Amino acid sequence: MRIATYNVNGIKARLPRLLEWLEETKPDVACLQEIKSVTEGFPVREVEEIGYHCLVHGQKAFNGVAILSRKPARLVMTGLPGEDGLESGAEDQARYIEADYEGVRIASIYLPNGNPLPGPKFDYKLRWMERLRKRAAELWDAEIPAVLTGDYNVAPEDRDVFSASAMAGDALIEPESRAAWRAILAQGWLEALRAVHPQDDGLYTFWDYQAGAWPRDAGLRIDHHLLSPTIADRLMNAQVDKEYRGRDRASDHTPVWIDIAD
DNA sequence: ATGGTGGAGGGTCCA
Repeated sequence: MRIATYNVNGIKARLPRLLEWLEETKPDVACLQEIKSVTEGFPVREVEEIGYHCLVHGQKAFNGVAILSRKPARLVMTGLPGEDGLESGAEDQARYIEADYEGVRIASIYLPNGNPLPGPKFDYKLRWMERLRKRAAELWDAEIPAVLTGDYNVAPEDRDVFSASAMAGDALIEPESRAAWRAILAQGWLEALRAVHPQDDGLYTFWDYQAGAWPRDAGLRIDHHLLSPTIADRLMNAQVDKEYRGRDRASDHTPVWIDIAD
């Protein structure tokens, strides 16, 4: 079974890229982030026409996540538990959706970027990561086979960025962000792409639109799959679908997938 | 010269 993640950066602009990627690589499950659409605006008909079911958690203009699957998946939750203290009437950001598919709990995650730093956006990132850590602990303690995948907006190590000095002071490599990432991993989750490619540097999943980042290969590795133990035991392969970043009207992220034994 | 580009949506924000 192939489980992929793809930050599409706007479903309306990216629909042709999404459809061709699904048809060419045929993932069983595709976790999407940054659909930048309300739930009702997601192109369900076009996606269903090529053989995928849709679970969508959207909001206007920003964020938004989805889980597409070959067979119907069962929605477990939208939104992470927690975040008491939201101002009255404020709504949480659409960054988390969790579903069951073929005996695997799958979450599509769009973790806050957190820039600029310091400030309220970075504070929100750290609070959100703590909520994610708690949700991950619940799944872990219940021994639910799980894949937590998406855009974590954290490059775990300096070798996961094209230049740590160029990125100095950025929320994606900030020590507090990395510590919060490690606090989740410390529960025991396996980071699949790094596990399959332990020695590979220059293994990136995102290249900024600006400053010629793609032609310079000035990328970051920020899209990840975290696997619970019984899924980790079934991990066969993991890879970055790099070529999609180079296509016309590409997202600034490229898809990443894992294959687990059926 | 505090840049550069892209998406969504509406008279700018987010990344």
